[in-house]
Amino acid sequence: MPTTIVGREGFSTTLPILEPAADPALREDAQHLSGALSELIRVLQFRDRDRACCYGISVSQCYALKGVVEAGAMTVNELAGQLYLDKSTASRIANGLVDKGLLARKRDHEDGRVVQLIPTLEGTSICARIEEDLEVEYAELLSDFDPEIRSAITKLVARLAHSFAARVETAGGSCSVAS
Amino acid sequence: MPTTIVGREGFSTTLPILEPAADPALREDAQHLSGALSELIRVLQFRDRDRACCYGISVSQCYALKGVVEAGAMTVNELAGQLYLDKSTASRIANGLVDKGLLARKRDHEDGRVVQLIPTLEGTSICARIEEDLEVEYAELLSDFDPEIRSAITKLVARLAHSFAARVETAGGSCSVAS
DNA sequence: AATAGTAGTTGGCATATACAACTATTAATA
DNA sequence: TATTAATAGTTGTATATGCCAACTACTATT
Repeated sequence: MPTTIVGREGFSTTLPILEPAADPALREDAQHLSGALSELIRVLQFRDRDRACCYGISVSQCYALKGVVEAGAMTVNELAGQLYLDKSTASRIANGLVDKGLLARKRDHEDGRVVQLIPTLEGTSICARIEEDLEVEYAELLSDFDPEIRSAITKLVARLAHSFAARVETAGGSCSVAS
Repeated sequence: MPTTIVGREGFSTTLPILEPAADPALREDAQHLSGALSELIRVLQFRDRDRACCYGISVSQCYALKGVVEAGAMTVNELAGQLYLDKSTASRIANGLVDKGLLARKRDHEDGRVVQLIPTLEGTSICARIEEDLEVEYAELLSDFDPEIRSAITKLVARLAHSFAARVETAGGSCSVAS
């Protein structure tokens, strides 16, 4: 199978691409960050696969539940947006949570097309328990670091996530390949 | 479906679990880190889903290819270990890469059971191109940050990944639920 | 009133992943 | 040495994830 290119329209020609040579220090940082992040992703995915099952829900369901619980209520489209998923996927993830009694679907009175996802009591409670578990684990992990470093970590990770989110939302397809 | 518990044996009772109350600042850091990391994971997964296809390979295949290329050669088990996946999954991911001509399988002479995965020239070349793309993107992203922050980010992410990896390897099941 | 747009669901498909069972090979042991 | 146990990898099976496209049911526009 030839390496087919399916990226969306408008990328390398429209984006200001940095020359690879640029600043050597920057280049090195970028290299290291790339490696570190891919390692981080893999290990966290693994951890989450293993963990979420403790409460009988999947990783995606866990994220969705958390989103809805924190928002109080959410449409399917909003959920899809928050999870960076197609609305069909969001709808099915919601299905799973509704089946388990953790979310309820409620038609909107204003707009008959809209479905509001509402957390049930059990959904809220399970979400809180999961959060607590996570918190305990993160606290344990963070306690290895000096206090200043600790708070720097969280701020930087947040900032990083934010930067990626902004980048993903604007960039459309990030594919810079032409063959 | 009742929330079934399927965690492995030996968790909350054998692990030194921090009391949730502990240090308030630590607790808050943990909370923030939890939120920031889950956002980071989601957005990166999204980005990767969209990107890897540029070279006709999937996200997992990309990680696997990178691992093998960097190591020069790797057994299926080693690959599974590095990716935190079951060996069957690793084997199938390798299948995909072999089908695409990016990896080759070679039986080990020392031990007839072992299969060495070897990158082909094309595999190596594609991997390098992907790495370069990533690097450019990361450089672009990092250029938003001050130089000191920049290098701090990469070091912290690396350290974080390392901590998680250590934790995942020792902790077995991280499930701290009893009902 | 007819047309266009939007929210959500469902169908179809491909990939991802785990676990269990299997094959082939090597190591241990009786 | 012959048998048993262990190991590396593959394959079977089942489920989850996720996209796109087609569909339904509403709402907005003209």
